[in-house]
Amino acid sequence: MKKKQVSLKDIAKEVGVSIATVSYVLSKGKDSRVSDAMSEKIREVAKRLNYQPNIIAQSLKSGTTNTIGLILADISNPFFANLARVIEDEAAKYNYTVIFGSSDEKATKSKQLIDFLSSRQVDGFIIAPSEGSEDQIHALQQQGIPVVLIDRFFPNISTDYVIIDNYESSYRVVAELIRSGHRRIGMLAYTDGLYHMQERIRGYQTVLSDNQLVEAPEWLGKISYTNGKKEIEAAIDSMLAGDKPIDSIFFATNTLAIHGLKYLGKLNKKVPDDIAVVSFDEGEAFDFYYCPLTHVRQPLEEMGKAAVQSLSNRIKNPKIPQQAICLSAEVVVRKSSSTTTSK
Amino acid sequence: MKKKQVSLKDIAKEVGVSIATVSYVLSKGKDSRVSDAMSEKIREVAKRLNYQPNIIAQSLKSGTTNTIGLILADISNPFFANLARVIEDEAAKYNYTVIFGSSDEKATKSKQLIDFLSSRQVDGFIIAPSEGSEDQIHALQQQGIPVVLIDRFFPNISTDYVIIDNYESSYRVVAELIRSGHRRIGMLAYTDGLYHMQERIRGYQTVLSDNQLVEAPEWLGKISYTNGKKEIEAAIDSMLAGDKPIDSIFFATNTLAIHGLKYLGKLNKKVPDDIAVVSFDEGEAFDFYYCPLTHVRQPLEEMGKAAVQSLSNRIKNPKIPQQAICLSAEVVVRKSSSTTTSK
DNA sequence: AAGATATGCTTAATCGTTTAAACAAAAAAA
DNA sequence: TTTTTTTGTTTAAACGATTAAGCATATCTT
Repeated sequence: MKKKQVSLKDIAKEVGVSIATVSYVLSKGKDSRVSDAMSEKIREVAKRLNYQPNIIAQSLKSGTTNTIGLILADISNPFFANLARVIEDEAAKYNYTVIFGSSDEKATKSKQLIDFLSSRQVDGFIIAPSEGSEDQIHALQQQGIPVVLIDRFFPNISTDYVIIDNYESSYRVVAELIRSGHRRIGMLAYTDGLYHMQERIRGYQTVLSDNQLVEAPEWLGKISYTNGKKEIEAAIDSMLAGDKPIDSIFFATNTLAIHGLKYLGKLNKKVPDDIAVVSFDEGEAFDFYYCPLTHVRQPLEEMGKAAVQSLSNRIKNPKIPQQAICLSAEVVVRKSSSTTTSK
Repeated sequence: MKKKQVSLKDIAKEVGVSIATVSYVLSKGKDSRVSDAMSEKIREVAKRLNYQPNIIAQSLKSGTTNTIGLILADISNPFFANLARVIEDEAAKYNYTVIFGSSDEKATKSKQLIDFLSSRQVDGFIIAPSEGSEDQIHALQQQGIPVVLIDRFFPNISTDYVIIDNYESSYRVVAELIRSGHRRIGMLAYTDGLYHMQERIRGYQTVLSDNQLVEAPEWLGKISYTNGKKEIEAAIDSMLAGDKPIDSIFFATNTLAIHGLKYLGKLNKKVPDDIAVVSFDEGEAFDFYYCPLTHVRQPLEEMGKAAVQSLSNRIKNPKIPQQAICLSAEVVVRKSSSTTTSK
């Protein structure tokens, strides 16, 4: 029942000619020296038999698969999902197929994915690297496999990357809270040592000290990626409980914001009257939140396009110098950071 | 600079033995007749050179890629995104890689994707078929390529599929509106002729007539997939404008619900007091909506698992009889369908 | 000791495609 | 007419892995 796909061989047999001739006609078109009559006939038979070239065989021969491996933290997170969609569409323009994988921020999983995709001979990688994956990235470079990092990068190894200015964005969005009169500003961030998170924290801390606001230790809540929800609630509790309870909070990612906002709801805190809020990222989820959020809007479209562009450049010419792209993000000011009216 | 991946040949040369011997050791393990000393040596060299088998070559030889093609309407739609994630994880358990594509509900795009994925020699397909793609599905079957349809199916061709009982779910969720005292119930659906949409409409119409409610023509708004937003607003306007303005509305998909709810917000209609609402699907987006929605909760997890399971069965044994799986969905009753208090 | 069996490895074909090189026949140049 | 060039097609090797079959040696049988 399982009919084999038709191959060049089948066409060759049908026409009564060698496989090579068929290949020349079908892959070279006018550039081959095959006679017009023969070309015509071959093309007709190919069409009749519904010939589709076997890309696996082409890949084996050419050593190139026109496929790129995309490793993200978590594809069910809207930030990454949207980024993935942009990358997929953009890659299609360059005639690349994308194969995805979610690392769940674990270096072990990221290693598995890299090995897996490498053995599938992807032509290059776009990776949002997880903590502790420097070696993996470095190893890829050693093997001469093109890699572009996205969203995060490692300052101590030289790679192509596309990021945003996390320090600057963080500074500006928190400055917005200060501008509107808030003085006791908490921040929820992840514990990991990834550079982009460090930069977001640095932005927060710098803008505080630039404004002579002395940060209380419990204001900065560090959450581990794995059991986030519990820790988020505990962190918010202690920010609100201290002798200097916060009047506003900065969420360093959209996931932190979603859980954080839900918890504030449970505590019956009204935004922005009881507590003002600013956040990184934006998602459909916030469209229905009762108070529009002041947030850092990352240029996903540009990031995705730049990453595919860079990767394509490097695949075409591995010797080009490092491409380090840092985009700036927009701070969108909405109601959630506005001045408390009742105080 | 571009170092070629190490192959069996490289190991063979290094050890001073034939390629076949290396292959036997690495792929057959203890079952080969290669001496322990030699096996040891080969394994050590393979490890030292960081050998990774070339899956492209294996695929060419075996004629199987351990890859499945997944074609969905739109991967940026949370319903499909979540379904995709379930399928990806489940497929991984069967040692399958998933390659995605979004058809955007267009038969032409779906055709392209099928051709593209076929030439990449996927072992099978999971497809949420778009309108007018019967021929494509049928052609795949003719070629003996395993296909499992998901979310929708075609009643006139015999395929494996996994769906939910759309008629039943629709009937039950609208019945909930009637139970809580609503009499003038609108519905927003898509125009397309796909079976699942027809069934949802049939459920709505049947429950109305079963309750002696005579439907006004403007109560059923049919929206085209492409320029949805405009049409949604127009349809809602006319539902509210007639001499029998609706007191409640049923959204046939989550996308319709999102746009519909936003528009109701613009019109300053409060849910459920001004208008009650029930919907198909659920998403993060609704978590922050002020009024929890009564909705049909599709068993995504089960659907995805069943689809992968079915496909795997058929790949293993193409001759098994048709697998038609119809799951039942849960109607989650929340506040949005509750009785109007002020009337 | 002679034949049978087991052991350990190699040869060669195969998957479907590409492409340099070879070759025969026809056309052009000498 | 002979040589050269062009035209149209075929041969064969290659990509990397798998695997049936082959072929020496070595080890058992009896």
